[in-house]
Amino acid sequence: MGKQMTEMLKGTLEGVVLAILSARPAYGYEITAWLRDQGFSDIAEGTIYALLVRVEQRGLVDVEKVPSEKGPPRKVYSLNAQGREYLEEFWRTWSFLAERLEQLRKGGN
Amino acid sequence: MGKQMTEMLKGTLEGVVLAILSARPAYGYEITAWLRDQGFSDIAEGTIYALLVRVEQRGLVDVEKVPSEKGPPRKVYSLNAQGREYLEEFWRTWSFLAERLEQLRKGGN
DNA sequence: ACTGGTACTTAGCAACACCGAATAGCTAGG
DNA sequence: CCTAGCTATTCGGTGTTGCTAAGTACCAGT
Repeated sequence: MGKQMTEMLKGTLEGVVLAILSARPAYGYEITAWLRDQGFSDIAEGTIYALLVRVEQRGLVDVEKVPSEKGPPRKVYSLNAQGREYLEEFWRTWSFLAERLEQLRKGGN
Repeated sequence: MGKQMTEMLKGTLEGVVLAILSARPAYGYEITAWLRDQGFSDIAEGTIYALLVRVEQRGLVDVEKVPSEKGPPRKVYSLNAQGREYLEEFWRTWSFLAERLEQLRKGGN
């Protein structure tokens, strides 16, 4: 989409991915494809992988290597207890921000 | 609030400030104080000033130096035509993101 | 003179998303 | 066989952004 989206994704993309993982385990390629489907047309391939490495190192997700029929083995990520906590915190932060922005949109015009 | 908020503000803070300016001209110190009032308790002093310099250099705002009774002169910023366009684009980007996130919050749990 | 509130500036830092290229496994077509 | 193409992940370097921390400057009241 553009630069605005790129900047806006900082901080939220992580929440998006964790939210996806809270529904079901998934692997990088799958997540990227799903996001593109949802209209995040310009999310770079590498971005999701880097993000997944980050959340893994923070201990928010568990990883399992699963062989694939169609290529190299997949790294399947699933949200653990700590990740769920973190996700809740993310939603609180998001809610706060979203409320202020909606207020601004109404009032400020 | 925390690190999540810091990251989430990237990309949105700019829109917030422009939205404020779309309602009325304002200067940095005033904007910072107002934001703190609204609950953005930890927005750093310097952050807003740097942001204002940026949007000025991009030609989104006009500036006027106005003497203050209580200190050094104020730099009063007002949104210009280009800034309004940019703000609209911001709202579109924001809407897109907010919709996806709300959907995720409902579905993904 | 000194303190405290107002108002802005600057330099250096950390985190994040992007870009481009590389690596690696598997399948199907020529 | 081997090349092309899809699947799947990794890595190094870049630009933007907000934070930290310090500094400058102006004025009022004590």
